[in-house]
Amino acid sequence: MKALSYELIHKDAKTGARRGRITTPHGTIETPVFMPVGTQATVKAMKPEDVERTGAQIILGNTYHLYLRPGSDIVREAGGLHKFMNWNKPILTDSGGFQVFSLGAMNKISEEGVEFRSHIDGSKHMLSPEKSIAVQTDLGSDIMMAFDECAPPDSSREYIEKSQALTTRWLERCVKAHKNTEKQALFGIMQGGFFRDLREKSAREITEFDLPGYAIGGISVGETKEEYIGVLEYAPDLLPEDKPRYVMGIGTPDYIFEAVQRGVDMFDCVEPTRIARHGMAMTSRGRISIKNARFERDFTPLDPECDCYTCRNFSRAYLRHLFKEGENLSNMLLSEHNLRFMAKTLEEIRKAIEEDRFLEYKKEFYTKYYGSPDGK
RNA sequence: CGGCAGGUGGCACAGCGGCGACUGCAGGCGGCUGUAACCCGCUUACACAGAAACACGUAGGUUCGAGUCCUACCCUGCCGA
Repeated sequence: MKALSYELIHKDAKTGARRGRITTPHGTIETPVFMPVGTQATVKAMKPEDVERTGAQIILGNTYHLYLRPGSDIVREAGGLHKFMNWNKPILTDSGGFQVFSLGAMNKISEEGVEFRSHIDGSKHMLSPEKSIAVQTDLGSDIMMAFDECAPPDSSREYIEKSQALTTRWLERCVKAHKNTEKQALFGIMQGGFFRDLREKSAREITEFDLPGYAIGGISVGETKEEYIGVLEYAPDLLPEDKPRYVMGIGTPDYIFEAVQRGVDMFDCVEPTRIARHGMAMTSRGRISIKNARFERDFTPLDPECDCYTCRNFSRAYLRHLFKEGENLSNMLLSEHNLRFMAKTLEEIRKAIEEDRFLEYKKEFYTKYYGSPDGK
């Protein structure tokens, strides 16, 4: 028996958007889906039950961070990540590949793997495909990601060529190291930067392994929106239709709509929770900064159209007050609201796809959220 | 009443002869993309190098030049009658 299966339920009549369902050992996931990020075995500022009531179906955890602290052996002894953090729905773990990029200045990449300087104390640690899989096995996630190199967007073609080839060789080692295929699924990651032929090469190579799902990595790392969409125009089609497709690291509504439209099923991003902690709320009429003086005496909810706990109980003036005072409750309430906003938007997207009106819904959303039908 | 210390943007402080005055906080605005992020950035007059401007308690004085030195006064704090 396999750890994961994907069922394609319906394809939008006019676009590549697809409505699907992923089944994992910890339950099913309706797609397209947005996955909140809980790097250190917690979605920051939120209790698992709060995350759950936003409608979140699956969350992320992180190999690199949990390996450093508390140590994946401790998570294993606790009974796995689900038990450790009390989240009983599916979990996807990132492999540490993104930290190759985000902590780039402190790393050394070799054929063997990546030597990290811990961002906590500067100590040296080696993360290799085998090590990453071993850690993710300890964590017990439903979906583990292959250890890849997420290269910077301004890398040369020569660099991306080498990086993409290395990612394939690392994938082969990940597949070999991955034993418990009936409990945890392993997803491969496409690289290749912004070069179409390299993306095609990457797709050919990684799909050889016949994995239960594939991700498109190396985008949403600081490139322009045009470059991002450029890759999206062809990349999803290079991946099998009967497997879930995942674009890693996207969280703004426009990036998600563009990806869904081209046949992508899964997304994750720190954006909604991070901007919440920084005083920004996503609303049906666009983003608002709760810090703004204009909300000082605004006793209406963040978003009158929202059904979340925060909007049902608190005013903008109160949330502004909490934020200005640095109260923890501000982070909690804004995070919950933003996650609810994301979950609800994806609910609407799924419904629209089922009814073959994805583009209409996209236009409607853009008009309200961005103030124009094309979002600019 | 006497002694001592001190008065610099909203607050707290730096500077101790070249200041169109440092820094932090507060205030205002913005940014966050597989989380080194309850973080980071910008801003706090107009104008622009002019016999112009100014957050250095007030008024005089010394000096080419004073937030900086001197005198008086006002105010605050501590100590002593």
